[in-house]
Amino acid sequence: MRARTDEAKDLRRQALLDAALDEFAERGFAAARMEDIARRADLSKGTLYLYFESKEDLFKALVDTKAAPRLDEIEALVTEMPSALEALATFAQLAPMLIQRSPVPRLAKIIIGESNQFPEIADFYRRNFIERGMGVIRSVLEQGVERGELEVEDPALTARLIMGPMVLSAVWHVLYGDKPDGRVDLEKLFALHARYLRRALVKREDEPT
Amino acid sequence: MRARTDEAKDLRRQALLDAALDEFAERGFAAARMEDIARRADLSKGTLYLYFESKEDLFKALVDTKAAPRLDEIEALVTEMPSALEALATFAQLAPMLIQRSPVPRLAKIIIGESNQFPEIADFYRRNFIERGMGVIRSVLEQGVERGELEVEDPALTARLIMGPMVLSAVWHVLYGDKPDGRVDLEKLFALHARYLRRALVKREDEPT
Amino acid sequence: MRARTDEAKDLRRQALLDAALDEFAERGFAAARMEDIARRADLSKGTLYLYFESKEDLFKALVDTKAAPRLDEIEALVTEMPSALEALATFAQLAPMLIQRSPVPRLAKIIIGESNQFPEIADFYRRNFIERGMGVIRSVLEQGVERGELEVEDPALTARLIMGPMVLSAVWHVLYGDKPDGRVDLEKLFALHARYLRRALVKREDEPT
Amino acid sequence: MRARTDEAKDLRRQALLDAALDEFAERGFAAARMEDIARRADLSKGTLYLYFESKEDLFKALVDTKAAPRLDEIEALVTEMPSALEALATFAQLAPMLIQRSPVPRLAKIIIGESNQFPEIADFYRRNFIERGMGVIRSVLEQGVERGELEVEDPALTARLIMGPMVLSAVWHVLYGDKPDGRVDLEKLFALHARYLRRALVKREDEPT
DNA sequence: TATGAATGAGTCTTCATTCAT
DNA sequence: GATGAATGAAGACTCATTCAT
Repeated sequence: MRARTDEAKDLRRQALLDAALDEFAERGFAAARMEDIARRADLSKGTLYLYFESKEDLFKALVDTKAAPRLDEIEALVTEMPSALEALATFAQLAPMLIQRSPVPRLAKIIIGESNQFPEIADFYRRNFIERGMGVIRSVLEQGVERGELEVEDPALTARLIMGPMVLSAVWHVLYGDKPDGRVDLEKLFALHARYLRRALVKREDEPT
Repeated sequence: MRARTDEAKDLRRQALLDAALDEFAERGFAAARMEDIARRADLSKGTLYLYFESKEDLFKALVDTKAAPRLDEIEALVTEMPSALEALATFAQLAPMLIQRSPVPRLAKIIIGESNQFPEIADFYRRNFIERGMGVIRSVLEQGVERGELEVEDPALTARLIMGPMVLSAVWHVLYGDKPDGRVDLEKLFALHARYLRRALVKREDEPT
Repeated sequence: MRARTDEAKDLRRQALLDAALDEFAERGFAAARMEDIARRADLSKGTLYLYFESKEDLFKALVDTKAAPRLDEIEALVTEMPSALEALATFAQLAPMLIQRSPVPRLAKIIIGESNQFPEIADFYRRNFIERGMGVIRSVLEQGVERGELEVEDPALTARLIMGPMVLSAVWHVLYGDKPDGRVDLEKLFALHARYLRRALVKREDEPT
Repeated sequence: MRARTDEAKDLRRQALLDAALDEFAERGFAAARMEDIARRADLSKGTLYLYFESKEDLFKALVDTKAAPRLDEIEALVTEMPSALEALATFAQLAPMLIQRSPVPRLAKIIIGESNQFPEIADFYRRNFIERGMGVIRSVLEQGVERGELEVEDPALTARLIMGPMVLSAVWHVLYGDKPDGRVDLEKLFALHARYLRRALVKREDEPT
């Protein structure tokens, strides 16, 4: 069947990108085979080359397409929160979904593996995803401090610490998510995280830093 | 010069393993070239095959050799601590060194990239390194609770949260450690982490969980 | 030109098998180069691997395809003969063709050379070709004895003796067939053989065994 | 241990040639490994190169040494026979030993396999062994004819026919000699052969050719 | 002399990419 | 537009040969 309309083409393109995400995540960039990607999208090798010039081109298109997902939405959602504590709680609620349902962890895995082959992609990902995420957290913290809600020594480093369990969980999920003894209750984990953050960051009278 | 004694051979073997660590970390298992590994150790391709039967054999030897480094020492050190807080502080002191000076982060990067090609290695690493690390933290926490020092809801999940910044920092270090704007002051980061942990976990009278 | 239909593919496959027969016969299995085989069939190395998974696979396909040639026809032809003498004469007529025109001698040469690498192939060849041939001769002899035509002490051993000149001639042909001083008049040779067989095997009244 | 005397050197040389015969016969020239040959002679690879310049040199030395065995003795023995029939009977007696105990069949196997790589060796073998053998038989036949003992149409072709079962048996022996169902009673076979030859070749009054 | 560590040319095999159909 | 047959560059691995010890 042929894709004549633009929508049909976009559909094929998307199917190929999805297939590429799967194959690259499973095998890594070097070991993934173009034929397998095409087959996974129910297309032929030749057709793949109608949509992407080369393996590298496909890889970069993949990162471009998937790397900046609903981050905007999350950003908006969190920024609108009336209090920093609520914002952190929202984070805790969103994290499991982001890890279990979005392509982000698999993409991160690929990028980690190929960071030396494609340093500009690793940089792009850092700036547009991780540092942006840390920036959001940091501004939440800074707002909390301004409002006298929180007590935070170094908002940038603190944001980094807060991201830690997310990265660990993302890596864990792509590596062991499908093993029977690798499952972790992420809802519980991030709820606990939120409670600890409250205990650690909320301003108190009785105890000096 | 030729390696005739067993010590000289061990030296060559080590040199090859070091070279392999570098190449695998830089390019990933599939993209690394045996000849490059040999050259990096100032040996020829053929010599490499005198020491390792195949690329896969070399990879597995690499994991076997480098995967369980001074973890024993750390374990002993931490277990001997008189109080849980001191143990966590010791962790905070050791973490930067482990991340910046040991081969663990680079090894972790390789294993993340190849987890689907070598699931048994990913499992080995999980059990012998990550879960072991989390286990140590957990027993520290449990001792702290027993002594009435700490207040911990779920020691296993808490240990996982505590590992988070370590994993993030390790990944960050291998990906961006050599970039000018990628440097992070790990001493400061983990000192801060230790302080937050104290605030979050130390038992208080005045505030219910 | 590209082989798109099944027939065209079969043609390529045949061409590759023919080329393989030539190269293996000339150099032996180990010394034959896959690229040379492909080139001899006017194809590239890569294309050869579209048709055969490996060198060994190609070798086995070669034996499967060429090893049991018109043996069925010969068997039928000989079995239908009204008398044993005629059957032996027919043999004598067919032998030169089998040696000079069929792939059997070259195939035998390859199999002799590789009998230790591929003992199952040597066994296959023995059972499906040599012992089958000897079996036909033997049954001819036994029929001749039953009919009172021949006097044969040990039909199995006698069949083996009768095969002797065929094997010698086959080996000779592949080794020296193209040398000026290596040519042998096979028609004459096997006609003479048939006459000797008549003298040796035909029942006589005047002379006891 | 070092071979200082000439005899000791000759011993090493012989051991290497024996080992080479075994390895070349088992694997063929291309697939045989110099290291395996050395090891089979309980020597090191380096030592092998003290005795033979190269693999090819070793191969040629092997043929030179083993190709012309006790053929002289056989030749003398047979030539001295008072009658052609006795000479043929002697042949029948010697054949099994030549096939089962001498290196000739294994050597023949190697030479068959490598005839295209080393055509000069195949030629050498033909002239110095096969044609010489056939020549002896032929002169026996011619003497028999002169003496009125035998009736032979074409002594050269007849000699070739007589050699047939020897070649078949030699090939059979190296290919299947060690298989349980590959054993043949060579004494019986060649005794039978001798009887058939007598019936076929002895001059008779009663029957015209 | 004897050894076996070291080398690198040579071969099998894979797979990104091209292109005839 | 779509296909998959064809290609050949590239990389793992082997092994004859060399040479330091």
